[in-house]
Amino acid sequence: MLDLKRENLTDTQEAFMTDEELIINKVKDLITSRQLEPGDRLPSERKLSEKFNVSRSQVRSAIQKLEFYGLLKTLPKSGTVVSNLGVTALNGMMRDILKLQRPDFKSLVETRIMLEKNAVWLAAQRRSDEDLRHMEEALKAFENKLLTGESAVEEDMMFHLKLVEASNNSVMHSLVLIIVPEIITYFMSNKICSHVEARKLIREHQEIFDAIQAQDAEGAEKAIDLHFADLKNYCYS
Amino acid sequence: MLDLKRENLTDTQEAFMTDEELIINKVKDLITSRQLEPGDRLPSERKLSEKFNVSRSQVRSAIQKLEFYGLLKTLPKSGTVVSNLGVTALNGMMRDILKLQRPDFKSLVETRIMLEKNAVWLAAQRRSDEDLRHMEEALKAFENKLLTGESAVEEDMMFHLKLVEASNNSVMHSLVLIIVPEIITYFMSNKICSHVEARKLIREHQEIFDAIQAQDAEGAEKAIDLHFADLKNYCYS
DNA sequence: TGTGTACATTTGGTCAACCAAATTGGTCAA
DNA sequence: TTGACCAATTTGGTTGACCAAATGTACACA
Repeated sequence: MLDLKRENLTDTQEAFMTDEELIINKVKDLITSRQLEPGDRLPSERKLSEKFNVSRSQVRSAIQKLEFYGLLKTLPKSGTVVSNLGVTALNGMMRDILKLQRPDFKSLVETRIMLEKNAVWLAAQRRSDEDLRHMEEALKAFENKLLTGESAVEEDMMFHLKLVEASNNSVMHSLVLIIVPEIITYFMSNKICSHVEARKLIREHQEIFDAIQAQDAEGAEKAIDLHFADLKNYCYS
Repeated sequence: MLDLKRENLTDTQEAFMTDEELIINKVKDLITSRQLEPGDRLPSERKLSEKFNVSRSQVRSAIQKLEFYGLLKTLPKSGTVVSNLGVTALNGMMRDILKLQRPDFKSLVETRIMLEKNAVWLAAQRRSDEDLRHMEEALKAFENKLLTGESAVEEDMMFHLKLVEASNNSVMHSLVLIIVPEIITYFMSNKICSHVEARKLIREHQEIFDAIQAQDAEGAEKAIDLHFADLKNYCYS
């Protein structure tokens, strides 16, 4: 037990770590050192408990904590996998905080509009050529999917995400990444299907894109305001 | 079991919650409704499991999650107590997250300013008399602490939180609650001490408050812009 | 009456055994 | 060769019992 504990002591701190903290760090290292890539399955709890020479409960507890941070995702009766680390870690945390307070839909929408309005304004000033390319791709994907009559929720979100990415503000990006899915799931669960004309949506997206391309901040803000008019309307009615 | 589950169903969402989420919300409600104040001891895990008619492990898991969020603090072999919730606890949590991904400071500040600007604008329109009272209290506390020469970081944050609360937007409130401590710890860890004249800060806070009281949205926005001028300046220099 | 000590109870932590679902691998019929 | 099906195995989840520390209680002693 002690042998394993000290097998790769890198600093003095580790000497004072509890068993659980030690396991957490071990697994975290496995991930950050790319020995385990996102999507990979972790060894089973039993294997890990044997390998680290600790009880299964301790492994269990450690995994729960890591799952909390968004590094792992455990699938019941199947295994625990490494999830897309990075932003996800922050996301999982914030999402849970939001869930903890069960936000009202109106606040959610209000915040989203505010976020994207500002993001778009910044994007008009900061967008790189690469950003433009990404946005255009998302735009095309959205258009194609929509014109076939299919639902294009994912593609819609992707376009908005690219907008925010162009703002070059990582925090806003994270926040939109959290909030938009919340709104979508709300729409889903409440069976709200917007019967908006597809071409109208495409035109609105295009106008936002054009304004950003032209680095017209005011125009972009106005365009996205228009795009959100229906949502706003639904929300305040 | 079912009886207890539905004992105070307030909306349809709760019907789809898992046992664990249900317990989390129950306990959370106990705290937010002030039936349990910071420092109070929670009933023992066994009592809770009996009361909610679920297994002790489930209670245990729920408590662990809440402890993670900083709402509870469990003392081994002694009991779990309600901790002085929120702010400081969130700090610890975010500190851990930061080890995994550090959002850049500039984005953080930019987002904060955007959030509060909007929140203040809304607050000017929506603030209740109670909101005004809370803000005034926070204002006074900040003033008193500052004029004695002490650091008033907590009080400063409290005032800003009350501002955002007055916007009546729960999501913005959550976001500010996450972002502001992050900025504070950055300042702390980088030993950035603003030598701004205390009276200037107090005056700025007062001006924000006055504008909100007068329901002057534009004025409030302008006032908070002024208040953030130094921060913005530091950030873009 | 106040105080210290010993005992009983209550506490959260740990563990091994068990459960049902998911996966896996092989088998057999088409 | 392919596909469907079944059983054995592996998976995470759950449970109840036990542990040691902390707390509460009662009684003896000063």
